[in-house]
Amino acid sequence: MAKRPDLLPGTLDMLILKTLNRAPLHGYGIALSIKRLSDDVLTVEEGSLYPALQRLLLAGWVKAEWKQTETNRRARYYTLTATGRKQLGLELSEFERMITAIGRVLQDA
Amino acid sequence: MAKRPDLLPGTLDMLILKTLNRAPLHGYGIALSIKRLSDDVLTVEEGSLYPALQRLLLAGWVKAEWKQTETNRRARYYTLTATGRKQLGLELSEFERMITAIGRVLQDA
DNA sequence: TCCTATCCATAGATAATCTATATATCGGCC
DNA sequence: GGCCGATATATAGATTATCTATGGATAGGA
Repeated sequence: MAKRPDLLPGTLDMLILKTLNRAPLHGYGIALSIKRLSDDVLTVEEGSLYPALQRLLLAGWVKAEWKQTETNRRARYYTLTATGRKQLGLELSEFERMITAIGRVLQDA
Repeated sequence: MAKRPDLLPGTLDMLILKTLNRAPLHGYGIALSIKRLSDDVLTVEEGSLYPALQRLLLAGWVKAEWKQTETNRRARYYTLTATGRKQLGLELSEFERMITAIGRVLQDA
């Protein structure tokens, strides 16, 4: 019963920042968005998500605001800050760099 | 001074197995091979490498044998086992799956 | 009224990696 | 002869990120 990881470690912050770059969203919505866009391959557990959002807040990459959802529920909406957008750019290019490098190692040539 | 990780967490075992799938090699040689193939992007620290090799040994994915190198030094050569080859296949396809999923989340569409 | 989906959050365990250190030998150079 | 860089293995300890397991609360539909 080979247990599959829910996501690639080290990529969660990037995925969250990218999701928020599309539009401000609350935690639960971020998790749903990632799950759906990835065709259920990536699952963000609450125990990973909320600590991650705390990290991002502390780093100043996102800001948070309590609001009502369209379905009339209270939720904490996160918005990307200017430095957050910059950080997203950094993480995207670093990820690209890593993936390219791994691809070279995995090549058979 | 944004500290760059030496590699993507969760990919080390796969990189080692892939390297050994080309030819048996000793630890130091594995690290060098990965570093060179990746154009110095991926660096496998000793403190990551040797524990990883212990994991792989314990799992039965590799076997080890003390030998002399071409330069006449003693070194422990690791060889992929049959289950190791199978495991490599699993890890490659799981990695592919993850990367594809992440790619979908990162798309702008 | 009950159930499911929506929403937040934390504690504790686990796993993987990095930093730092220790040891040893070979070969080349001064 | 002595030093140094590259080769080679290994472990302890810290750090970080993730997962498991909870807990609580509310809206809306059956």
